[in-house]
Amino acid sequence: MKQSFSFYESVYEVVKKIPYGRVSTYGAIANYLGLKSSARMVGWAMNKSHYNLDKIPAHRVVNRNGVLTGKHNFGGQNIMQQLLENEGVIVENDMIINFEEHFWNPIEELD
DNA sequence: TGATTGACCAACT
DNA sequence: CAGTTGGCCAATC
Repeated sequence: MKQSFSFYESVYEVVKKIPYGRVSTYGAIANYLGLKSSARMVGWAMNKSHYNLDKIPAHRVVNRNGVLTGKHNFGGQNIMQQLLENEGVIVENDMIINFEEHFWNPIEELD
């Protein structure tokens, strides 16, 4: 499958390591990979992840405000919110409550 | 093959 | 204070 690691392939690896009930951000992942300004590419990689949604918990990745920016990409409306709430993450108005408590920073956790 | 775009972020005007 | 721009990588048109 993966013979050479690219940026977005590394994104998948990190996203798959997000623990249950935790969430992370595009910027944090990009920063962890050493690309501080490549948060857009993380989102773009997630867009492609719909082919591997079974392995990639894309619903645990939100923007730095804790807002479910990509919820509409889950083929519906509040699918992403339902998935998060199912893991104990409270979501209101497309925004994660106590986002800092659920935030999982790969830089600090994996380092 | 050149140009455009994308689930973002931060700085600048 | 709000709108614009630069930045990064890969894919699509």
